[in-house]
Amino acid sequence: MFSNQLLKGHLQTIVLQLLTDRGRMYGYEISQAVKSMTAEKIILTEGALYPTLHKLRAQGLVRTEVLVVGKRRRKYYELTPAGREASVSRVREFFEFVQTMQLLLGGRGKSTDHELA
Amino acid sequence: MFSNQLLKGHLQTIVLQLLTDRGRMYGYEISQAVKSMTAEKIILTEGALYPTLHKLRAQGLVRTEVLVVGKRRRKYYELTPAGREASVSRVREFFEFVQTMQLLLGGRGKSTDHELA
DNA sequence: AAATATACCTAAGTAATTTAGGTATTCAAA
DNA sequence: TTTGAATACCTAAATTACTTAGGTATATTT
Repeated sequence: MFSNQLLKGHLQTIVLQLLTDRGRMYGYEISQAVKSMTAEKIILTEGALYPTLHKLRAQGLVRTEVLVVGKRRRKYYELTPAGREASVSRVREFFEFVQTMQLLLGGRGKSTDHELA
Repeated sequence: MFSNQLLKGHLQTIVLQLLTDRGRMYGYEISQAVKSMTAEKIILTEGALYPTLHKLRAQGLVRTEVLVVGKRRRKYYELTPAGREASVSRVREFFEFVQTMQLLLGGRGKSTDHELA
């Protein structure tokens, strides 16, 4: 549904926050979690998700561990200390961005209330 | 500040809403309005703004009129009926997107309250 | 047995930017 | 008075983050 242009630039933020919440996840698990948490309104395509995970790793924000369950190979991702910091700042930045957008779009309402109350 | 990746896909939405509010504006005026309304947190670069305006026109969402003030040429943009509809749906879509993101990012708070209360 | 789900991956194409130019007029400052 | 900044428009190449469209392989369901 929103898997189009709206998501641009927010994919890393989503992954970082999910890993903050759940500790350790593998790629497929992340895609399923996002799908179910958003009632399928956000779908992370594999072509977007895997390159994003690889990039987070290249940036030193996550580290990986491959586990073999049965004969299936799962690549688990976990935040590094730098990743934990990045997660906080990315999420904060998202909400700041939304608040700023509300100045333009006339967001009547109490704002997103992030880090404010 | 946010002029980077966060803005992706939201530029048309911003322009449409501004024209909804103010009726008729020219390009430079739009860029200045966005800058001052957001305390310079959102800067629309000219390389992004002008192609966006041309695209909105190609899509039939705005129409243009060139006025000459002194010897300066200003190209005014105004919403078409289709543009007025698009403006409403784009803004609504933005806030729906934000609400969906809050499901993932743990947006504590009362949501953006858009079209809800 | 075949289809679906799980689980990973890459590469070509696309779209919306940024960056970096270009032209021309008006106004303020040195 | 001329230089710089602001006003006002524009385009093109490069960048970036996606989508689309493949590929491999195992496990489960029909």
